[in-house]
Amino acid sequence: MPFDAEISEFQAPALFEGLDADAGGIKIRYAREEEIFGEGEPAEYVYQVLSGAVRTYRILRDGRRQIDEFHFAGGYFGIEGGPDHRTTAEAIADSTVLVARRMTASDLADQRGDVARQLLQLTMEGLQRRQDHVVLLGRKSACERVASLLIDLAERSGCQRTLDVPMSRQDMADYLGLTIETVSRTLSQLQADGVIEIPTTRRIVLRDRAALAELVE
Amino acid sequence: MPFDAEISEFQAPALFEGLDADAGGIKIRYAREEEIFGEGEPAEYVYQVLSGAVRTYRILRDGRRQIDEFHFAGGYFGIEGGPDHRTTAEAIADSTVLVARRMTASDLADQRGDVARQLLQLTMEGLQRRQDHVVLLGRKSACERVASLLIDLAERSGCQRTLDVPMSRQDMADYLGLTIETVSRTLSQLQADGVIEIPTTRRIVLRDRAALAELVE
DNA sequence: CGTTAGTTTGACCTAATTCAAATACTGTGG
DNA sequence: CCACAGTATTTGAATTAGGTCAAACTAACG
Repeated sequence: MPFDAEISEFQAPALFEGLDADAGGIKIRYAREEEIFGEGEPAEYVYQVLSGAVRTYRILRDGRRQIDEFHFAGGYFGIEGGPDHRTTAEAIADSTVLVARRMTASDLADQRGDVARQLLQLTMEGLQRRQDHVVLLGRKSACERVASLLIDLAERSGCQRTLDVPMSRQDMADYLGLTIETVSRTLSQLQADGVIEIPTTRRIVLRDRAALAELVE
Repeated sequence: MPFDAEISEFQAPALFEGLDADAGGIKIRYAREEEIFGEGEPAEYVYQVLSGAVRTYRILRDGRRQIDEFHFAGGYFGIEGGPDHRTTAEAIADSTVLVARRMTASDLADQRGDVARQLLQLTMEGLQRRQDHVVLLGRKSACERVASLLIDLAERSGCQRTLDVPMSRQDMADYLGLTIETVSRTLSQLQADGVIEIPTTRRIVLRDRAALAELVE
């Protein structure tokens, strides 16, 4: 596992020198499906996706999985309030990840104010995304959920019309609180309606963004 | 509306003088069902429940409501990352709320580090609660959702065996992503199973906490 | 007390799930 | 480069958890 193999070399002093990816931390490559950290493990490091994609999720006793978030290039993950990771993180595709030792609360107090502010900003954004996720899961139909995900993916990829989705249908289902069959059927229906086009499994073209946006709520 | 009537008197300098409720801000009373702030309004103030209970929620175009969070005595709400409130806040019961002018990012930078750290701590806790909420809505059955809420309410009221629930069945349903009828039926079933007792509508006794905890996932 | 709103219960319905099978990918070795 | 094995996805049929509609019941309040 690359994590164990390389991490000992690392002694970055601050959270990426003020959460700026170029400065602190070391790069680690993870293969598709490889675990980056596990739920319950001590949260000693923080992470930023440099390339590829990462999922964080939780598992219930009987195996039900809920994906908490998808993380793409530029996104941070593994930042925790408490001592331990509350989710498991895995690479969805082959990925490069920047890893830095987490700052303690006292480190943070000593630090320049803008680092703390950036961390707060990041946490606030995470909170907002979970609030949106709660509305999606609590009150939206299957079709609205799928449409919401597609719009979100498009926005996060700089409003591309053609999405290269790195995740499987199972990943989508476990993010959307649906089954794989429902996700598949919904995508097929959206294609039949001319709203999207699915040239290959992992590629989705948004043909009618307005119609999709209408479906979002 | 008490908000408009009294808010002009107020000039607290910092977020409750370091988020400490005794110092900054002014107390405002809200009647049951009264709005405290609305979604989309500028987030000029931050709030702490002193007594009573508050719900924050979002509404979809067609009226579907998703309650984001219940706030009880001691809890903070209305703290936003952006310029506007992303939820509507209403008093569930007659409530007293401490209201303070929000700090700007630059205020925060000038401030002692422990204020910023407390705000970060608060935001992290909020994030964690939404993560739990996402798992509940995405992957738990109606029965598990209701049990989770009861356990959460019990823990937040200092592990009382008897819960005085201030919220209506509709509030519970809109928090749990269910309908009022399903909540009612589920509570009735839990009572029939001897797990809880419902002496009055707004009072629930947890007779078998272990059984309830088993249901949580 | 009577009125109104909130809650519970019943009967029926449907969106999404489950189970099952067909089809389409992906990667690998020959 | 192709054939094959294994996996992922799609589609179909049947089932069900939870929703909807409707009515009875209960509690709160002037």
